[in-house]
Amino acid sequence: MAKRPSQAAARSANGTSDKYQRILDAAIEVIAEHGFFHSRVAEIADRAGVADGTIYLYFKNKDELLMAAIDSAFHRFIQRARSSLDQVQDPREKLRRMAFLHLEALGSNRSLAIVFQTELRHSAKFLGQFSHNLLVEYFDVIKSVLREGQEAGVFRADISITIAAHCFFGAVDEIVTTWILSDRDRDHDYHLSSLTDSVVAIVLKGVETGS
Amino acid sequence: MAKRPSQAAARSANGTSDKYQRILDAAIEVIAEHGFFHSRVAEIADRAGVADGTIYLYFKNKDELLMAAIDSAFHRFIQRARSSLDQVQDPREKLRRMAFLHLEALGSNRSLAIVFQTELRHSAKFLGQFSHNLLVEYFDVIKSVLREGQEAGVFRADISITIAAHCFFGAVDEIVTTWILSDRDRDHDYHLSSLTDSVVAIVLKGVETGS
Amino acid sequence: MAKRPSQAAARSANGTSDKYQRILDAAIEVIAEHGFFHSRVAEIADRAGVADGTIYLYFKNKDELLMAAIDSAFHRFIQRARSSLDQVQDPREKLRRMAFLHLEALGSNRSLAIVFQTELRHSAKFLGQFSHNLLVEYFDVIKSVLREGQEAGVFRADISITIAAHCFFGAVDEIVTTWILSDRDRDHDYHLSSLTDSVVAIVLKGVETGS
Amino acid sequence: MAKRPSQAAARSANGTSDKYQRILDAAIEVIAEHGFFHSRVAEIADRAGVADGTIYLYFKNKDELLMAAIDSAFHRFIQRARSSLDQVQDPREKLRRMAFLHLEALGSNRSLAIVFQTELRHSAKFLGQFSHNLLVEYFDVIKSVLREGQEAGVFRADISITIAAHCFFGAVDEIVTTWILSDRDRDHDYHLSSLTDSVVAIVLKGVETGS
DNA sequence: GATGAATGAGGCTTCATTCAT
DNA sequence: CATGAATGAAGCCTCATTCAT
Repeated sequence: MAKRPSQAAARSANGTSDKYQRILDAAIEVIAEHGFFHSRVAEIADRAGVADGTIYLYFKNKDELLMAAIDSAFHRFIQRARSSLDQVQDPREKLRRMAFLHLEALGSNRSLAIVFQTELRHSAKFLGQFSHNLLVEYFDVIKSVLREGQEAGVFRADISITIAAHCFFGAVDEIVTTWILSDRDRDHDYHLSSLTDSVVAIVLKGVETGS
Repeated sequence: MAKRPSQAAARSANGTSDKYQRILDAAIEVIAEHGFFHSRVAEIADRAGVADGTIYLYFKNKDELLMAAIDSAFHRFIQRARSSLDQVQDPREKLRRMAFLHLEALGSNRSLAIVFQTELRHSAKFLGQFSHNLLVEYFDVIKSVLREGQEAGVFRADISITIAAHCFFGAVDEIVTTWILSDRDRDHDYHLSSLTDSVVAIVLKGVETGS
Repeated sequence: MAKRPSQAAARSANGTSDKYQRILDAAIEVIAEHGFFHSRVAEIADRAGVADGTIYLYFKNKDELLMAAIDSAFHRFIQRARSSLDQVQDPREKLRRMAFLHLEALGSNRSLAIVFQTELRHSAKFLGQFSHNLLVEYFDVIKSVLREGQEAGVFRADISITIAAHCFFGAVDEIVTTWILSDRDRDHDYHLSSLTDSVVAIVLKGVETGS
Repeated sequence: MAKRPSQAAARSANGTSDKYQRILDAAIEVIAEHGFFHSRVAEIADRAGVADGTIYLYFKNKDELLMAAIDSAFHRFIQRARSSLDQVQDPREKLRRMAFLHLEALGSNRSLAIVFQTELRHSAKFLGQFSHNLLVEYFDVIKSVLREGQEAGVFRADISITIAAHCFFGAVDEIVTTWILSDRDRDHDYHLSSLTDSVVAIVLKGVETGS
């Protein structure tokens, strides 16, 4: 089949080797469209504007490519989150901001959102560890905020930080999942991040001290 | 759902022709072990104790079998949940009981839990709607409890029921996911359902009126 | 698959065992519709109003059933042809009548025609001999007419009877094939047998003495 | 027709990539041996000296391969016939030459003959049109010769050209079929084309003006 | 004799991966 | 480094045939 050079192929004109990143980006797109197991290497190569074989110069095999793609996307997300948190002090505000970042990041990139909600944990189970560490890292950020809050006396001391972190993450995560599965997403009239306050209002109330 | 070859096939009175259910159960097991896309029809047939071809007397193709399996398991779960709720009145207690049922059901059947956490939403996205209706049904149960609570004045009136339902579900769901992904599960010394109170304590606090 | 009892099934009410013939008829129909190799035993059984397994009480296997079906149909055709020829004397008229019978028989039963034109020789090659003998028999009838004609001096003596027989058969046969392949057949306004004289005019001229 | 992966694949200059034609030839052989529906892709691949999967680089599926094979063979036959006819003038001689070419071509390649006699019309009915156009083309050649003859006054004006063409084709075709079905073919002591004059003698007499 | 649920061998097709250019 | 034609293992599914009822 004569491959029609995709848009990405045009970019290869510019220069030497952004190929690695192009492949990674293409992978995320394709995974979002077809899901992990229905993603074909040939399609990723096509969309990245490289030959099938080229993939194997950068990745050992399909699984590693897909894992690297998810890892990479997640990594960039964490980085942004972390630096954003440094700018505020109040634990409550930090929590709010994390929720916002989460919803903002995924709400702005539907492909990424699909991959995170439907493929990430799926893959976590069946493809070894990969971003497991990153997930742990994400939880650690949440937990440290909660701990700060407890120490500052703004969060209840009688709750498990781990459980609370899961509640927080679960609530936000579930909002995203619903957004993905529903077709209301076609309505570009509301952004996922606009739900931040509603979610935070509940979770925050659940963990705050009854001052 | 899939058609049975004839009603006679359903006679589970003796032990012979419960093939339909045996195939369904085997499917759940295999999906839990290998994931949706790595499940091979031959293995399901083998584990159900039937020939490969027999599968196709009961199901049109592999996808329909897998979807039926997930559907069926989810359906049974909903039934149990619903009947259990009828036995209590207090909305807070109802919420607690739902969380318990959720954690109890999945904590007792690891295969089922894996399928629900890693395959269900995955499939919801890539295999059409199927259990989407069931998920909606589940949320409806939660929402009606929340509504009762608001009307009874025990839950805050200033929060969105939909958002609150997602927070509740998300929190419980996340607990299960973590349980699945962690390897502590090997420790059979603690049951997932024992986390019920910790989770409920937070979410309930978040939605309760500040009496 | 719940078999919907076909029309044929109703006929089984009458009595004991016309099953054999019913199966044979069903086979011809199904072969005409799907071709030899795409004919499924289950469909033949369904259309004959019997169970799949019943086929095997009457025929050793699928191939024997199909061969028997073709054989039987051909046999009936030959019988009719033979008795019809006995009623005329003139070799030229006999030839004309054979052409007419051929075109009449197949033109009246499209299923039969399809089977004869597309499956008979196909099968002759790939399924052993079966009706080969019947074909030979058919040619023998033609040849004996030609011989009579030569002896009576109405047909040229300088031509090979075998070759002439093939020319006659080939011409008529080709007319039928064209009729099958074309879609003009939908026009029920002309009958295949109406072409008799046109064909015979040519072939007869070719074999007649130039008296 | 099937697409080649790239023009480079067509370079039959060296011996490497005539794969497309090799597959086509292998297909004809295998079809001749086993018939259309008993031809296995694996055997064709094996005989063409390529891997099973390679077939699918050149053809969309089994049916398209088989149809392309028959088409291709027929096409080459027509080409040869056409150019041969240009070399003679007399319509009677043209007809003789067509019969000769027909018998010569198939008599020289038993595999091809089997495919043409047993599979071509079979397929025409059950596999869509494909070479139907080619058949029509063949008939057009015959018809134009007959028309020339009528205009030149050497062929009777009172016969239908279409019918006459079918008689001609039918006669020649039937000779081939008989040759295929008989086992005398094992006798390589006579060539099918040696029957040309006998056949032509009859058909020509049938269409000639009785000068 | 009759049934039809069950069997399981076998074929088409896909697609990750390799390697000669 | 890059290519992409070629490979071939592996899996879904069909359907002729059997056999317990």
